[in-house]
Order: sequence, then C-alpha cells, then structure tokens
Amino acid sequence: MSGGDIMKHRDSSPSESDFCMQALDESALNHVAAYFRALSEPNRLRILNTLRNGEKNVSQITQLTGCGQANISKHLALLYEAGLVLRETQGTATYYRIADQATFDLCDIVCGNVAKIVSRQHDSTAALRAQLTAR
Amino acid sequence: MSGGDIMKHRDSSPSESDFCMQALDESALNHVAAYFRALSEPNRLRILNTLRNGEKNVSQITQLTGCGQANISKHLALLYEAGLVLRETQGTATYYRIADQATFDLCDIVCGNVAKIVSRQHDSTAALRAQLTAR
DNA sequence: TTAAATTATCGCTATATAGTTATAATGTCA
DNA sequence: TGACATTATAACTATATAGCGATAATTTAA
Repeated sequence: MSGGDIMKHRDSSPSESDFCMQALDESALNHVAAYFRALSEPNRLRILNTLRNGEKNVSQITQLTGCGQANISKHLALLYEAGLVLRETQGTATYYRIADQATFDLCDIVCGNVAKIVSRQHDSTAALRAQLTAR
Repeated sequence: MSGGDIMKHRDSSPSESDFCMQALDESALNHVAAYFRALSEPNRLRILNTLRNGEKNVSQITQLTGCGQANISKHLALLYEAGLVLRETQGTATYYRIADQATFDLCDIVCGNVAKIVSRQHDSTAALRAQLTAR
C-alpha cells in the first residue's frame, strides 16, 4: 500500500482518469503501441469476439473463425503475450478467455470512432456505417 | 435524415453506446483493425502527442520527434488515410491536426489497460507502471 | 527568373508477420 | 503400451512496412 501519492485521495486502484499517454518514456510507449498492434489484425478481433460469452478452447475458436489451427494458435500466443487473454490447460485442451472485459468497451469505442471517420470521409457512408452501428 | 431506425429514439448523431464490435462484416472489421494499426507504431503515437496542443506543420513535427522528414511524411500520410488527422496547406507548409480529441481519450484508456497488464504479468511493475500513470 | 524552403514521393534494404503444411509435444483413454 | 486428440512449433513463402537517402513537386521570396 503506497497511500503516499501527492494531491490524490483514493484507496488503492487508480481510476482511469489517472492515465495519460503524454510524456511516456520509450518503453512505456512501446507497450502501448504493442497493445494497439495486438488489436490491429482482423482475425484477432474475430478471435476476441468469440470470447465475448466466455472461455473457449483452441478447437472451438478454430471452428468458429474458420481459420487454420496453426494460425489460430499463433494469434492466441500473440494475444497472450500482449496480455489481452488468459489461458488455462485442461487435459489436452487449452482454454482462452478475455483478461479484461474493458477490452470490448475499447473496441466498441473504436467502432464509434471509425463510424465517425467513415461518415466524414466518403458519403457512401450508409452501408458501412450501418454495419458499425449494428448490434 | 433517416429517422427510420427501429426501436431507437434519438435525434441525429448516435451515442457511443450504440456501437459494438460484435457482428461486424468483413469490411467493417477491416476498418476497425486499420484504426488500431494506425495507433500501433511508437513514432506515430509520438506524432499524435505533438498534436495535443494544436496543429503543427511537418517541420515542427520532424524536429519535435527527432525522426527523419521522409519518415514523418509517410507516417502522417498513413494517419491521414486512416482518418486520425486532418491537414491544411498554408504556403509551402502543411499543417496537421487531430481529427477527433477522443483519440487521446482512447490512448489514455489503453495506457490504463497496459498498466493493468504490466501489473499482472511481472511484478517488476514499479518503473513502467509509474511511467504509465504519470501525467 | 532564380534561389530557397517545405513537403511528398521514389527506390532501396531490412525486418516483421500472416498464412500454410508438416510435425513435434503433451495428455487421455482403450 | 499404443492409438488418438489437442495444441504448439518449425520451416517456408508472400506481403507489408519502417527507415533512409535522393529527388521531384510546389510555393515563396529575392
């Protein structure tokens, strides 16, 4: 327990407003970039989507996404290294689950931003924007 | 003006809660991935940081980041294509500015997530986590 | 018009990685 | 033990891109 933060009165865990990208050193900036990079691949986003409703093993994810098994394993390893998913072995199967539900909130925020961008750029907006706002 | 959305009563612009990554088609998912990709490079994050306090031209950004001019131009072109920045030419200079302040909010949220991940993974947490929470 | 300043683009190299097939590694069950 | 199921990894190809130097393209100023 630190409790020694100056001008801040809170119990233990920092609130979101405490975080700021400004003035990060190289290492921290690389971590942030790596986090974004983990989310920068369509099939990885598909994988994360399959984990919305709870943990799944590699076979299930492979089937749900339609990708090859080796490919999925590599993507899952990357997501695990990046800290976005947790894993647990049960017998011969390995179950993956989302490390933090906030990941989905983040993705949904980006969907909103992308919808705005698409609205701004073209005005052949309708189709894609409808997709992005669909739920 | 559509106004024909079923079961939704709002004026014109959708609120953030309307967006969700689930059930996106391939095109929309690619757009979301591209958005994350634009943020997945440390020097591009540095560039965005230089735009926090207002627009800057290429020379200024080049000097502030210490990168090469050609490199900065390429990164800026990518950020422009991705819709993250806007640009305006004044004489021989081109000024870039953030398209949406929400971009910084997003980056700060990610800083918070990364801090959590780092806390979870190692416990040589102190240094990096201090960086991520600094402001 | 010429020179200078600013930015974008070209050509290039090095590196990273998405995807595939084949196979190794591990655990389960007969 | 051996057969099977599941997952991770190796080897490979193709593609993307970060970075650099040189240069083209554009505008301003002398």
